Amino acid sequence: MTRDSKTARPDPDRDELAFLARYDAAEFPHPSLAVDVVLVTAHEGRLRALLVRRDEHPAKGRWALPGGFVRLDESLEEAAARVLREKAGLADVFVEQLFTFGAVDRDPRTRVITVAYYALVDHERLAAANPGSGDSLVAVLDVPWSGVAGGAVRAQRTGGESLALAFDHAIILGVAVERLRGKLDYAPIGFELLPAHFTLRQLQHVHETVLGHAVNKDSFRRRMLASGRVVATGQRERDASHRPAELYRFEPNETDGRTLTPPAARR
Amino acid sequence: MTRDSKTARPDPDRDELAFLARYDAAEFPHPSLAVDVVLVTAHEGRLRALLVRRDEHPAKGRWALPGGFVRLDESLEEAAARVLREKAGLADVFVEQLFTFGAVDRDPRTRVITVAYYALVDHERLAAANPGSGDSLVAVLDVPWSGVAGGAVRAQRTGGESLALAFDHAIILGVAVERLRGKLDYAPIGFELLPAHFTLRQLQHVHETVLGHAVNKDSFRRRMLASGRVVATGQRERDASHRPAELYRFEPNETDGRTLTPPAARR
DNA sequence: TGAATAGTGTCTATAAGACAATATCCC
DNA sequence: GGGATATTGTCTTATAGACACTATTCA
Repeated sequence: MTRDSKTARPDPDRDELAFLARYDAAEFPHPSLAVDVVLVTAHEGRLRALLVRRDEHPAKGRWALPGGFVRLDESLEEAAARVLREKAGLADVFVEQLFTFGAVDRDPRTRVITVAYYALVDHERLAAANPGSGDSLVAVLDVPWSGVAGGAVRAQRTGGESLALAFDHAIILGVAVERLRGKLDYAPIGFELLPAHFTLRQLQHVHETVLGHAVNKDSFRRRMLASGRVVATGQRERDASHRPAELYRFEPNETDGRTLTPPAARR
Repeated sequence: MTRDSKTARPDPDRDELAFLARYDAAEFPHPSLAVDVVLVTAHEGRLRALLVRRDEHPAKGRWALPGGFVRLDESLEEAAARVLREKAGLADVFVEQLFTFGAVDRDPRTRVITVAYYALVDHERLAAANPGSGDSLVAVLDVPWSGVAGGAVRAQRTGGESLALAFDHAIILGVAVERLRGKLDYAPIGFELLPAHFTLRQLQHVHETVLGHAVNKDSFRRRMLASGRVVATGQRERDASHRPAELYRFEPNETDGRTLTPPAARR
């Protein structure tokens, strides 16, 4: 790294340290910064997400994404993981940054910018960690558009009753679904919605649930097996009332394990 | 929207207004929130980006992405547009949110989270608006990885001299290049790096510059023409010392004009 | 044995890569 | 005409969709 010659000066380090000592972060007003997590799962052919009932103002009584304010000593990713731990009782799930929402009036309290994350977990794990208390539920997502058209997404109870969403969370849910649909075909994320061992039909069912339409069975099998990320375990399905299918597991590529999240931003 | 029955209470609106009147945003410490813009262009086979020399601490003398703190009365997109206007003299360019960087120690002053945007502009426009003063330059990007492997990106002067980058801006540049490469094949963004009228060869050259490798000419032409987004103008190239090529222009699809940015987040 | 789904093989349609042939401009 | 690139057409190859057929389990 060649330093630009114009920057040469007597004692840069001491100079900078002196500057930092004088710096006052409260000099001008700051917005509030939050993280919200779209914790997605798939069950019975429907996409679902964890919602939490707000018991305080603003939007008291409405349903919101689990979220919280970012602490000064934690990274954004740590904040998202903390929210998942505290509000969903989950650790070690797939989490990725979704989008940052910063409309001026998105929160009536004051200016709140939220960095949204989405997390993927198989339904059994989520149901075990969140046995549907009165304060939280796994809502069914009702996506009123097809493909990656985008737009707000509605939430309802399993019975079909609509849930009133807080703030711009219907929009955030929509962006999450859009992102999932867009990434599903080229990124190894379908597996994250299934247990460690799964059949190809289960995987296809998950893809169809995310995409919102049926996919071709033959080419789906071929693509999955050709990807090299789906390997047979030798075990077979148990309870089926028909020929049991082979159980597979997800085996990451060399190129996996990295996402758009740059390592330096993960800390 | 059916309201959950448990939320019923005497006068919800007045209740919420009273709450908001009491709310104190300064109750707990807030991080600083900035936007940084990766203003990308392509010229002479190289990807380039606008950098600004920092004349204040921290990182004084180093080269940084144009950026600024977000004001309480502007959206994130407005802040990015303002930065482009103030630091690059540009308006009405393609801008899209890239990623939000929030490592605890990414800025030595205090906790600063930055929402990074990338903007695309054709080189002539950028050169006209930014005639390379001492404080800013259009740096050449040296990408030390291929495909979408990701990682830090180096910056240099046109002559080849390395430029010391401030903060985590080498990482941000890397994420921008990774995103560009990932989106180029399915999103109409190559056009944004060219003037309104262009030849197919120019478009191919832009794609090759972004991707960092040669692409097949025949299939490139076919794909572009089949996309329906490239329409002939009837005009032809002028200065060429060979058979002049037809000039085309970009014609958005019905499905274009929308990005991952949800409309509600754009204000 | 029948119902139901798993898994295999083959044919066809489509898109990409390769390459040859012709067209059109400037010098 | 020669140099250079544009543009068109054809052939080959890889992949997705369609479909027929066999395999295996449980009831």
